[in-house]
Amino acid sequence: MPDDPRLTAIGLFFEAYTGLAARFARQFEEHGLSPVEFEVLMRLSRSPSRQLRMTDLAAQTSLSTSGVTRVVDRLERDGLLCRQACPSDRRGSFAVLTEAGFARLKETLPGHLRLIDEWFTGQLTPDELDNLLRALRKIRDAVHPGATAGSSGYAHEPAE
Amino acid sequence: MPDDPRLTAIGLFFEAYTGLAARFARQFEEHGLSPVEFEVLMRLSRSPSRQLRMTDLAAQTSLSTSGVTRVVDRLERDGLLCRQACPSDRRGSFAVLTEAGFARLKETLPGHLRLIDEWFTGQLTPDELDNLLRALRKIRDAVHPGATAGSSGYAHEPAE
DNA sequence: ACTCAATGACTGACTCAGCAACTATAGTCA
DNA sequence: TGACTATAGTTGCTGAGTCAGTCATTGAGT
Repeated sequence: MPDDPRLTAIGLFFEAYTGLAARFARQFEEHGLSPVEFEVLMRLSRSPSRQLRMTDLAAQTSLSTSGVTRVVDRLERDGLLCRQACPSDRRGSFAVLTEAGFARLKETLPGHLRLIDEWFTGQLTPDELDNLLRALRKIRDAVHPGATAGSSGYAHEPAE
Repeated sequence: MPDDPRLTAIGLFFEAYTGLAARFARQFEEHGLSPVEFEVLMRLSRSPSRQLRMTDLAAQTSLSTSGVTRVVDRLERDGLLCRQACPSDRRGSFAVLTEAGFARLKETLPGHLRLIDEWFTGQLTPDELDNLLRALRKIRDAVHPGATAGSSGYAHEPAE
């Protein structure tokens, strides 16, 4: 039982993930961002008016709402986004990407894309990549809680 | 640039990972284990004499050595493993899986395997799974620092 | 309008992980 | 043997995240 092929399989999956995540993290750090912070900026930048309700942000990232409160605190302190009251519901607030935040993102993205090429898509033939993505999509769709609240998050197909 | 297909691609990958990890975590919790703790027990159980040097454990998990010290502290407190001095090097110590630790693992594994089936391997045809694993292996091998110190960790091919 | 459950966000206390500093032992070279 | 460097592991401090609890606001039922 302890060396079931299924264990080898997720092991592979998890190690590939960990390796990629570590490399990405190092690059984010060069631009003063943590992985979550990058993801938050990313999600905001892809949302209408570059803003998102705290709750939606929480649903899209794998953070709790209180986790979101704190990341947004940090990013607001650094001027990369700002909070804005929701006019239609006085309980709610939006996190709104600032110009500085958008600039930071634009400055970070090229390197990020390069890394993706180098360590992910570039490791595979177009055909392999295609198959991989199809498989991943199946798994994601099965496993995915519904993290598309409020916008089509940065990892979702355009048509979703 | 902000909706480059490459971003969609890793997004897919990362979301699939996150979803799987979350489900696994919930099941581990039912058996009083955190994901790291499970991994530590797993690695130990697959190592000769069910023991591993602290350093090797650190290399195999994605923890720092101080991180390992603390997980081992917790697991030792719970009686799932114990430390044992290394006879040939008085600086070193082994983490040794106890019977209780092994039992806990055996109690946790079936449910874990079921989840893997349900959400990972079972989502794909044998052919798709095969392609997926081949692709993941490429990526893992490219990206992987060399985390096989001291043993062939639970995510590595038997022949490695 | 009044009550009451539900919701959005924030806070305090706690856990977990990392880094850097530290201790003890090993190993090397004279 | 003595000095110096490298290595194994632990510890203090800090940052990041969670959970449970709080407060204000909303919306539904009467």
